[in-house]
Formats: sequence, C-alpha cells, structure tokens
Amino acid sequence: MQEVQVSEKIIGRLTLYRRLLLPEQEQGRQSIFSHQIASLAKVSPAQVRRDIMATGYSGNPSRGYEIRHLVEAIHHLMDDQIAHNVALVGLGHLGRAVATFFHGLNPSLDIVAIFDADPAKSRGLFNGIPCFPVEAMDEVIAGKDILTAILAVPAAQAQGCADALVQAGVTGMLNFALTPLHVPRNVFLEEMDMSASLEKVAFYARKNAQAKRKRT
Amino acid sequence: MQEVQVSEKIIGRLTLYRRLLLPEQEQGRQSIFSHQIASLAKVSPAQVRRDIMATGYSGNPSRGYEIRHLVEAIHHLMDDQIAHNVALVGLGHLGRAVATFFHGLNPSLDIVAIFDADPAKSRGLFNGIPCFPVEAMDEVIAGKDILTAILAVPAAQAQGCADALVQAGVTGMLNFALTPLHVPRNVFLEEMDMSASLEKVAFYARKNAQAKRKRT
DNA sequence: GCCTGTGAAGCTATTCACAGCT
DNA sequence: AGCTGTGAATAGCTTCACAGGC
Repeated sequence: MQEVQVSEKIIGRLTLYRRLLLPEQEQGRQSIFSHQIASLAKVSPAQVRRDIMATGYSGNPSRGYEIRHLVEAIHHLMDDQIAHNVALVGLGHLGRAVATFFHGLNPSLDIVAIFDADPAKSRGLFNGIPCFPVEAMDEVIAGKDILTAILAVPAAQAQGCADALVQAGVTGMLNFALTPLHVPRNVFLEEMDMSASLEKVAFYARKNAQAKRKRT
Repeated sequence: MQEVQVSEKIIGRLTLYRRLLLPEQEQGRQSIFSHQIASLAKVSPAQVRRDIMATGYSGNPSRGYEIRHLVEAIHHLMDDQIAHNVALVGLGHLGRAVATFFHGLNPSLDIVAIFDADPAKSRGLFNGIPCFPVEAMDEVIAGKDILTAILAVPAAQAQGCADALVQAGVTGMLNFALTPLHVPRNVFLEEMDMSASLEKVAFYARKNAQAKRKRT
C-alpha cells in the first residue's frame, strides 16, 4: 500500500461517500456496488471506483464493497480517528449559524472555542462552546490543540484574523469572508464564497430560463 | 465577438474580479494590470488574462485594463443588468443567516420570498422579506418571476423541496442541505457542502501540522 | 451476466513563453 | 522595460472500455 496521488477533489468526494454510507451501514446493509454509491453521491460509477482506488481498499466483483471496510479505509486514509479541534472566529449571524450547523454534526470535528472582537460576544458560552476575545487566541489555540479554524468575520477583518490564526498555529482554514485570503504555503485554505456561488447560479438560471423560453 | 467556450470556473472567477474591482473603481482608480487583479483575487496573472479574454474586452499593454470597461464587459457577459429575483427555502438557523448575509449585498440579486413548512415561520416578514408556506410556492414563484432558489432545509426534505422548486419554474439552485440533489439537466445546481469542506480542511490541517512537527 | 480495477483516451484547466505594442 | 493576447505545452480530472473474477 504505497502513496498514490490523492487530490483535493478525491478527498472531498471520499468524505461525501463516507457520510452517505454511514446511514446505509446503520440500516444493516453489508455491501454496496459502485453504481449505487454513484447514485447516492450523484457522480459516475467510474469516478467512484477511481476514488476508492485511492484508499487502497478493494471491493469484490460479486458483492461490491463491504461498507464496513470501505468506511474504515476512508477513515484510515484521512487518519481522523483522532478527534480534531476546531475554532470559530466571528459570532455574528453567520458565525452563530455555522456554530449551530456544525454542532454535533461530526463528533470528531468539534468546535471547541469561539473568538470575537466584540467584548459583549467574547465571554460566556454559545451552544455550550466557550467564547473568548481575539487577544486570547494564541493561548487558547495552543491550549486546546486546535488545528482548524472557520472564519466568519466581515471582509475588512478577515486577513488580520487569518494572520493571527496562522501565528497561533492553525494549519487549515475555512473562509466565509468575501475576501480571498493570503496564507503561507504550509497552511491549507478553503474559500467558501457564497456570494460568487449565488451569482454563478443566477447566471446559469437566467441562461436556462432563456433556453426554456426559446423552446416554447 | 463570437461565443468562446466560457466554463463554470471562469464565470465564478469573473464574478469575483468584478466584486473586487468595484471598490477600486469607487476609489477613483481608472485602470489596473492583470497582476494587480491577480493579487487581489489570489490567482495567477496568466489566469486573469485568460479569463478576461472570455469577456471579449481587451486591455492595452501600457495602461492595463480600464476598470469601467472591464466591469461593464463582465456585466454584459453575464447579462445581469436585469435584476433577478431569488427565493430562500428554509428559515431555520442557516436560512436566517443566509437571508441576513445576502440582505442588500447585491442589489440585483434580491431574496424576495422565503418558504418554510412550519406555519409559525411561514407568515409575516423576515428582514422585510415576506414568508410563505411551501404550498404557495408555485404561485409566488410564478408571480414574482423567481428563477433562482437557495435551499437551506434539513437533508430529509431537500429533494422534495428541490422537485417542487423545479416544478414551480426555478432554473437554478444553491443547495446547502447535506444531500446531493438530483435535478433535470436544464436546471443548474450548485452544492454548498459545508460539512465536506470542513472535513477537507481538517484533513489538510492535520497533514500540515504533521509536516510542521517533522521539520522541528 | 454483471461486477471491479485500471491502462489508455479524452477533456478541461492552467501555466509557459513569446510576439507585438507602447 | 513592462505590459497584453494567445498558441503551445503541461498538468490534472473524468470517462471509456475491457480484462479478469465470481
């Protein structure tokens, strides 16, 4: 079992497959075929097989994939049996929604600290999660062994927060702010640009609507 | 000016460039070079030039791109001078955050209706936006000429809502629910899987942290 | 027959590198 | 000198198509 190239896209889809497989497993299903995973995940069967290749696990032509083994293989590839602590920065509308959304979603990916610049929001608990002022970042992040952060602050503060997080030792960030961020090469950054996504959808929606009208 | 192939990715980046250019323009800047756009958007200068090719607008080697013209060219490519109405489905935590987030963000992309299955949430106004029961979907969507919808409902209801939206005439959807949706080919669907994104970030964060530790 | 695993082909996206302009 | 526009090269991703197994 040697290191195959595992791209970002493959990682993303494998986490998806795993999430879709868990309920199937709980319902007592033992095995599954690539085309069935494909239909759950809305991708092609060939893609599913390719992706699974990256885990090193092999299915069997007559039964397909043993769900238990497949899930474990994905776990192993991502070595995330180890619970992993996450911080949230920004407790505005979006931050609160994000905190609530992720609350209890994935037990091994817990938000364990929230930071906000506003003193009124940087104390006490939110959803049971302790809140801190941004000045406490270094200490809290080191103390709680946090590697990942979610940025949900206004655009103007985003780069500053990102720098502080990197400084404090965070090595991966999910950015909701409407500013592309710059981070050092050894920090992973994922942009969640809801505004660009909505504009893209709107563009294609218009296009589809036009095509539809033309057909009539 | 003939139809070049304009991919989804290019559309996404062009909307981003446009968003980044608007403040520059407001500050009175006249022109900009590809490497400057690149640094704002955190992409390569070559990519910026390629993307701009798709709009049909050409810059000039000595002054770069006229911001005014470039913004207009992007507007034109996306023909979104026409304001465009959007519906939001689901007024839970996430739905409320989404509604607040987009409120006033882009004046030509307004959320003008909210739907929720809960009778307590499907009346009155939220942020000034009228709320309706899901049963009213057909009528409201046709009446307000809505083409785009944002789905922020629990996974279990997502496919049902999507079907209803398509039925009602929506041709583009942004899906926050943790279920890959199936839509007809003439409807554009963009998945916003925050959970998969966070897992991806966590994976690379772990990897980076390990690499860092090894270096020490 | 219907499945998996996978080399090979086909596509798409990005970057290189340079002619041409100012 | 430093920029744009762009053909050509490269890299990356997805699908095809089929050998091999049950």
